[in-house]
Amino acid sequence: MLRSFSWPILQVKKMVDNNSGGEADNFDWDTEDDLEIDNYAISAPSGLSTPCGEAVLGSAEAGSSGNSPNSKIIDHFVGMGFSREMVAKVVEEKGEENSDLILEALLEYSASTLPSSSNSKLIDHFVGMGFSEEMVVKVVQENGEGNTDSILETLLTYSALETTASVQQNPDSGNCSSDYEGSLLNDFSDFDSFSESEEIMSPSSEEERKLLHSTKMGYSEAEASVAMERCGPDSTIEELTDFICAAQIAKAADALFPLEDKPFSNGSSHKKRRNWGYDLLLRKKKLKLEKRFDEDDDAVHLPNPMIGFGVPNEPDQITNRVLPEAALGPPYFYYENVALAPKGVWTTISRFLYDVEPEFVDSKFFCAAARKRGYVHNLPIDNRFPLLPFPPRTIHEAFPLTRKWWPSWDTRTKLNCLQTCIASARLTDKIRKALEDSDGEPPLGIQKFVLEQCRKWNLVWVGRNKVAPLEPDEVEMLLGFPRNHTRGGGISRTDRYKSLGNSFQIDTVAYHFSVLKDKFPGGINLLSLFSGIGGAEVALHQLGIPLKNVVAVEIAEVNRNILRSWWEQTNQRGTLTDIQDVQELNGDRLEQLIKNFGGFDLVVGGSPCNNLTGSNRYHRDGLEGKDSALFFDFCRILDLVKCIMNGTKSMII
DNA sequence: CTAAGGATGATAAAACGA
DNA sequence: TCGTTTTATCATCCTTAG
Repeated sequence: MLRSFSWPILQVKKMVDNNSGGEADNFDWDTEDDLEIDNYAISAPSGLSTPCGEAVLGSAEAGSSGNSPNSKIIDHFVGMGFSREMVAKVVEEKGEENSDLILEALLEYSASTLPSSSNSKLIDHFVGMGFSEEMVVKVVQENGEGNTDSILETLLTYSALETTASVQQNPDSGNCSSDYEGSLLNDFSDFDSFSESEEIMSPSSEEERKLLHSTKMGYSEAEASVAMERCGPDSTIEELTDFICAAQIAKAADALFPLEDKPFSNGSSHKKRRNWGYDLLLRKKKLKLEKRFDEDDDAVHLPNPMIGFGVPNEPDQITNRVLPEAALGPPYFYYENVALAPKGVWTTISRFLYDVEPEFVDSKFFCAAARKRGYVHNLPIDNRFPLLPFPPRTIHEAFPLTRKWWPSWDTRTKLNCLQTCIASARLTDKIRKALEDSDGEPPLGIQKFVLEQCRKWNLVWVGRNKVAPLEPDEVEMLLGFPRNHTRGGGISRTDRYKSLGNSFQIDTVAYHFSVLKDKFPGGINLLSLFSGIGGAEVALHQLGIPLKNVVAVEIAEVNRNILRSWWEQTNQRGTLTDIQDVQELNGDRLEQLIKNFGGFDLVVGGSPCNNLTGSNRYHRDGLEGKDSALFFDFCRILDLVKCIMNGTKSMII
């Protein structure tokens, strides 16, 4: 019964409620949408769709149900700027089921056929940027279609001229900035796009079916949710479609004109110049918007110093805050991820976790290594206390034996973030040779290079001219784990680094958990999602909070083994249940677990960050990324726990 | 297992303009 | 001089190919 009243519906309802109040504070009008169209189009991520994305697409389909599916899909691609004939032909050839195939074929066709077709695509591209079609056609004719940069510059000049002139003077040629204003007004007024009840009534359990639906519409799930993200939760389907089409057209244009900037500039300046073009538009847009909004509500500003609500031995502690009603426990929850995530990610995380403000903390205030992380939790924040004794707080305290080898020009006192990989032997060898070539003080250039590499790879000095990456047990110590926590039992060295690099910093987390000690003298029941090597468990244990029942969900076998062997070595008296797959933790399973020991006191999770971190060069796809989308499983499970626990409580009462 | 491999966003510093 | 814009610097729970 409880399961059918599940999270996607709740979330959609919540968002509609939020915004029907007339407050636009969750909206993102003020940020670089145009730029982001570009970014998202290029990265083309795949992953889970947010529930709201599904819901809106679902409603759109219902709304256009008068059309046959075939004509709908044709309309869709025509809307993207392809000719109707071409689309019809391709749909007939490829079948209407696989829109990816269709899109590919269309792009191929238009690239290989007449220049006029690419011409129209180019025009669409600029129209998509907000210029009027007439102006674009004219400018493209003037400049030739080969040079998109000069087209863009000319367009910007023209539109700037027209902005200063009166709009009435030239009704035919359209006006870039007034187009913008018009579309913005439209955006603000168009809030009645779908009815709330429609969403509430729609079935939510058939998630896979919905994914199929949205992809049938021709959008990837990621595109749909990104569009939702960017356009706001209750924007019209037209806005969403526009957004996605713009992204796809941008992608298509990039595919058609990949080389044109290469002769006179490298890749990065190519990007800069394009951004410059977009920037002008954005500035105009921003100026207008700044009259409406005082601040950019969407931007999550990271505190400096990054001490969250406070850290030991620092002033500026905040000891009380007001949590939103929906966020209050039980259970307490604690969610963690990298602080420097792509734009908008923390806004989304916060929105999905009952609008709780994230607490950003750098673990350099707790140990000798930096670790900038955001934590969303509903724990009390007064009377926190740290784990004692304090771990070493500087590099020299942590590695006293290396002190004699440390050159005077390496002034680091803290290490950088501990990552999952270490420097290659070749690099440390290169550094040694570079230093040996110069006797005495090395030249500044060499110093700079060496320092750069030391910072990048967290190298420490272990001999004359000799730097080395940290050993796994040193990483364990810095992170606050017991020595040899990850050692042995069949785990490779590489895996140790990986598991440790993905873990909590114990002292930081323990400081936040310390408020639980008084509240649960008899011990707590813990649900630990993506538990890794058991950072939450170790932190609670070191605080002296007994662990009664722990349910740990972790995909990697090596990590489960580490947690279990720690559990046995520390003579825990509670029970440890480990679950491999987060999908296994459905309503039934949770209901059963909760019935067994009367509910969870704390739900902890740090979902994978590999699609969020800047270290990832290949798939920094944001929350929609394959792994980081598991965040939505955290939300799903937390919501289920809340529902079930409130349900059982009311039954008991 | 090893090595090679940029991109992004925040922040600080510098240049610019009135 | 101050406020704004441009440029430089820095840090980053990593993936892929071999």
